[in-house]
Amino acid sequence: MATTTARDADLAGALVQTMHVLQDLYAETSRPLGLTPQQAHLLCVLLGGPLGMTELSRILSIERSSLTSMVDRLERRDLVSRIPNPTDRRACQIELTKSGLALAHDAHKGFTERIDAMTTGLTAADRRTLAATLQKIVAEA
Amino acid sequence: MATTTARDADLAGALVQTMHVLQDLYAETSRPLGLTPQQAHLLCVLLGGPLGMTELSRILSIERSSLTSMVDRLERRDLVSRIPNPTDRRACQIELTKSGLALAHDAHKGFTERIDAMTTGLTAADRRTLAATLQKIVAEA
DNA sequence: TATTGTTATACTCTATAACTATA
DNA sequence: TATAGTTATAGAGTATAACAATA
Repeated sequence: MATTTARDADLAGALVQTMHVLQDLYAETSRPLGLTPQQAHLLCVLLGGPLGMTELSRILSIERSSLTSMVDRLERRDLVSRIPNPTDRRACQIELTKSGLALAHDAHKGFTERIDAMTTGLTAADRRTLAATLQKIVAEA
Repeated sequence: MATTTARDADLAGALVQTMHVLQDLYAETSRPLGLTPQQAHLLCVLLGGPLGMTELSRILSIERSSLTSMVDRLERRDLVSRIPNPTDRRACQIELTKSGLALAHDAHKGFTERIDAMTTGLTAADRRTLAATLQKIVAEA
């Protein structure tokens, strides 16, 4: 029992450390693109297609009012645009502009390349196992 | 070759998603304790013992000037204190106060318990493998 | 001269509460 | 009434540049 607890503690610690390493990598990748990590996240989420404010705030785990100001800043820089929702005049859809799409692709590519570089020390089998295990965790969360 | 690329992309995506899940969990655990995620991180780092401003800023990956204001706020709440460094009068050591230590323990316990709950669906063998793989990644980063 | 830490400043992120317009 | 989104406000996180004190 004590052994199990110790093992679990190691896993939790390893996950937290990994999170911080990835946060740093995310920040370092975003910055040279002129983006904060939060802005990069938002743009990458929109790679999946336009979203309403409420849905986007849910995905990003922030309040709608916080999102309003983020979208304001990105819209001023012509990276996203608010397009009216034809079926609900209260709502709008947030959409990547042409330059926003290009930047989102750059960010996504940057993250992927850096993370791949970070996992070079693993075998192909280890990478497959890791991806499968993490996907299971994310799916349950 | 195309297959390898696809597998790597899956791994990077799984790692990024896991990071966001953990960030949310970290924020949700910190908030009821009256802490921001950054403050919780700082307090937990200090569980390892007092640190100087430069060293602490390096560990947290923030500028020293950013750390100054964070420490100011935590010191006002009596969670940390600046103690003089006897061998270098320019420097100080940041130390947990009694209440800061208690709060850091609460935060650490909260993270660990929630993460353990998140990995309940895995077998003990999967958890061991995952911890070992993540530790390898962190060690190389 | 180099390093430790702070100050001044500006911007971004975030939440809460109150609000408008539409459903 | 309920929902979509905004505004107003306040506090926290962050970086850059310039600075004081000490090494």
